[in-house]
Amino acid sequence: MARANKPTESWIYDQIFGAILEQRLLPDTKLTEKDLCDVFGVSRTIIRKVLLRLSLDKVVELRPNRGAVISSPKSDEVREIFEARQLLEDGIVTQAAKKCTPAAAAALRQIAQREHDAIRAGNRSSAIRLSGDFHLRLAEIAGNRPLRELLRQLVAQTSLAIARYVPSGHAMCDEEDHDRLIDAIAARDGATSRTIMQRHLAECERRLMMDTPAGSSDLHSVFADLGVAH
Amino acid sequence: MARANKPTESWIYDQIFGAILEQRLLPDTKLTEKDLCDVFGVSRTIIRKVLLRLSLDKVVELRPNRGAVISSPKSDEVREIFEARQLLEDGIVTQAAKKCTPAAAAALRQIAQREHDAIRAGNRSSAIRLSGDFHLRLAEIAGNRPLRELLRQLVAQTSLAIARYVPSGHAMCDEEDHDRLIDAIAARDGATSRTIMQRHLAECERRLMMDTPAGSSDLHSVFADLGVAH
DNA sequence: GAAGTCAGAATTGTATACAATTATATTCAT
DNA sequence: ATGAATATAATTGTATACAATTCTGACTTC
Repeated sequence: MARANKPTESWIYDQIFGAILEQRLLPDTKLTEKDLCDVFGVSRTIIRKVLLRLSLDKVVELRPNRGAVISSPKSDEVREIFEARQLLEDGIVTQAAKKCTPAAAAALRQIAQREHDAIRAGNRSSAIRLSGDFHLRLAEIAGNRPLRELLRQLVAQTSLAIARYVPSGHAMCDEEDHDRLIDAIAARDGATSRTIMQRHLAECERRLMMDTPAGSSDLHSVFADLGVAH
Repeated sequence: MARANKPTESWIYDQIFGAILEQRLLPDTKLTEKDLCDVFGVSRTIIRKVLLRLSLDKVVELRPNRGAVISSPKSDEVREIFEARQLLEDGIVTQAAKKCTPAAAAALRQIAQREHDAIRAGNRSSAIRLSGDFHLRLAEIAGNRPLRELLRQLVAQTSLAIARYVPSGHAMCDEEDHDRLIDAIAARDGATSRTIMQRHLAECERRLMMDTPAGSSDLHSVFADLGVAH
């Protein structure tokens, strides 16, 4: 489908952010401004704004004079991401259990169903995106915009962490967790919801770190304890 | 002090962000690109990057084709800001109580002391900035960067909310709260720390909303219930 | 053959020109 | 005078030109 009229800045942003969520763009991929200009048919002015926004989301790293690459979260960053998610989503799920309407629950079930379908179909990109959508939908139900915005960034960074550390065959999350969570939230059972979410995230982080190779491809972290002044 | 060499983008960002924290830039102030270029002696390219960053922090509102203004948080946004801070700072203070070293406690006490001095001297700008610095320092001790970054934005938005709603004579926070918090954290008493923080923020929000005039200067909220299609 | 050097190509950083839009002032009719 | 219509100025949005920096690869030296 050819796009005759120019794409907007936010549309381009969504395309790239979406490609990161779906792991079609992998960590350390170089994002050359010229290439992006050609792909999207806009000038560097627009592309640079998009790259700046993505870098503030911490999904792109902007290296001065050396261009943009897709972020590759270090293991200590992954720890912080999950620590932050534990806190955030504990609060979110508590609020969601309070405010969940039948319509909201139905929307959650639909996302979970589509996630199951994607896994059955072996569609890893869709599955990982829908998993993120599920968590984000909870934040929507909870109704706090600053928390939802941070979670949006953390979900994308989680996707990058999985792409970096987890072999592509391995399952990331227990498929049933989301279903159990919906049941608890729809029942307005805040305590159970929190427990499920807490275990869900802990298990996700455990699998991530389990698959993390002892050796790292990042020389900075390998030689971090040399104590050499820069 | 004349600046012969050009200021960097991040320095300009810090100047404007700092001015917002210190309430030297007030809500609804128009930020004309040309004026900022003249003030800082750089081209619009740089200023526009700074304005984009500030808008993503939600301290500046970028209105398409109509320029940038300092944000003026609506009352429902203020509610969300404090709800988010309650959750965030509960987690932060819990971690800080675990990780607080004597050096970290001393740094906290120094900030609190300078805050007391500023209040004694009637220096409102310094006082409000130091109050924010105190909360941010706690996040530093807690050691989680995503949470610290969100708190940094929320503290700045809180400053804007106070500027908008609280008459300049009124005290915002109980001066002693920070001291009591330091005592509890230095004693590694997480439970007490959380209680103090929870009450501290609740009291701050209460005073904010108490002073909020019934009538608003924002026509959109005044006429929100007209049901006119846009 | 490995490491160092340097020219040329490619890429990024900044300023500026021009287009599009909005804001302000002026004119004119009532 | 008031209000509409219009011209003019000011401001913002985008593309592009040029400068600064980094990357690449041929060439040299040991």
